[in-house]
Amino acid sequence: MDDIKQENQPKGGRRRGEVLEQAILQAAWEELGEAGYARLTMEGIAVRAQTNKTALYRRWPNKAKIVAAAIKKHMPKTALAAPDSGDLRTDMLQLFESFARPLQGIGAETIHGLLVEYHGDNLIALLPKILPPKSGGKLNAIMRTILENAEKRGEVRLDRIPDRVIMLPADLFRYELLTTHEPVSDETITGIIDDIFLPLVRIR
Amino acid sequence: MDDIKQENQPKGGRRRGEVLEQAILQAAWEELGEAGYARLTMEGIAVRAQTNKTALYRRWPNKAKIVAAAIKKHMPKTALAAPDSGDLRTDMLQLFESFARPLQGIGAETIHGLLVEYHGDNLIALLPKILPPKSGGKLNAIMRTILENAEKRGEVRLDRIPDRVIMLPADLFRYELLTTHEPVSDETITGIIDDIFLPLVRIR
DNA sequence: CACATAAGGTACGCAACGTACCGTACCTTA
DNA sequence: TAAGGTACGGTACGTTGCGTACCTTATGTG
Repeated sequence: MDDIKQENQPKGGRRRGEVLEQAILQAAWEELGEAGYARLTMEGIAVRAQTNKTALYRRWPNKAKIVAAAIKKHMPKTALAAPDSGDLRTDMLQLFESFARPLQGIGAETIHGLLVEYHGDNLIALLPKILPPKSGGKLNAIMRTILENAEKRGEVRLDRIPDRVIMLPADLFRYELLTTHEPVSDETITGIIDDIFLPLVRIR
Repeated sequence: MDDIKQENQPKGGRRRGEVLEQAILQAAWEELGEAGYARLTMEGIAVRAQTNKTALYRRWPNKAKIVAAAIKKHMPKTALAAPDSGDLRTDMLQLFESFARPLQGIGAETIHGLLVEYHGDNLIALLPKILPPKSGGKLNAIMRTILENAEKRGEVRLDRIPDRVIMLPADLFRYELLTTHEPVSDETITGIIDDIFLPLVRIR
């Protein structure tokens, strides 16, 4: 009861492959939550996962890659889809619920830390939800679908909406994510949609 | 000719106080430009300033504070003022010219690095232009002045503009600063103003 | 049952931070 | 002008954390 490691066999029970890998990523995720990125150490992850640094470096070349992998593992696996509620505002709120909520758990400090260590490498490829390609990636396509649906209902005129405006809600959310320490409030999200996005796209 | 240090007196010529301090900050600024924040070391700064780490730590407690001081020193000293050209769009472009241009020299990597080391302390107090208080600080007041002038000309209705919209151009600029590696293009700035800000505030 | 494979474990080299210590130049003040 | 305090120059050190080397020990596969 005082040592989880030995709950199966007093000796042996050595973990391998996938099992060990998941244990390490889990440990990394927990350390990230408790210590934050700056105070995160490879040693700390290894100890928590009841293994040693060697096992970590056999799989990932550095701290940033481990953390990125841990984050990836803890993001929802379901692909983002375009809501179609019959109302643009509702669609946007639902999209944010599924897109933004999971990102809340990461925290600005972690993102900044990753960015420093990668200093320009393709973190984009690693965490596209946080730093998407300029084109907007998958989220851009979803936004277009939502707006096309709204256009059919006469809510918007898609050809009058600049590209920049299409990614605006997501960009503003990410800005909040990067510059505040608290989770982004519901009030902020509704503000982005009601005070900025909708006035820009709605036909007047 | 092979040692700048000795160009005045073969012996002595020891710098003190303000002179030394400025030399250190200058060295820090140059190192920052050449090595970037991640590769910046206290030793490197000391060597470039032709002094030693002790002299640095006598003045600043850590790397982040030195870098912040160096940045501060290299920002324009003139206080930001509200342009009044007689046209809202021109005012905004002029404001960005004086507000945004100096920040270009800093670079995303440096800001991220500072944010990691401060992880929530009041970097805001240190670099208010980059991370302003929630209220928007001085820039908010300037924006209001610009908009009041525009209101007198009938361009906008200030009481219909949400707070969030007032800080929107600056926020979007900062988002660009934080998420791109190249300097923010003129096209981006005009896009922010023409595609987003002006449509939101102009009376229709 | 032998053997390749991968885990456990320890120790190490390295870089950078931040501190301690001491000798020495400079400035101030009497 | 001589004394004494202050701050700089310089070096050495303790510490932490990264990433690597090397060996030992399970495991499971043919």
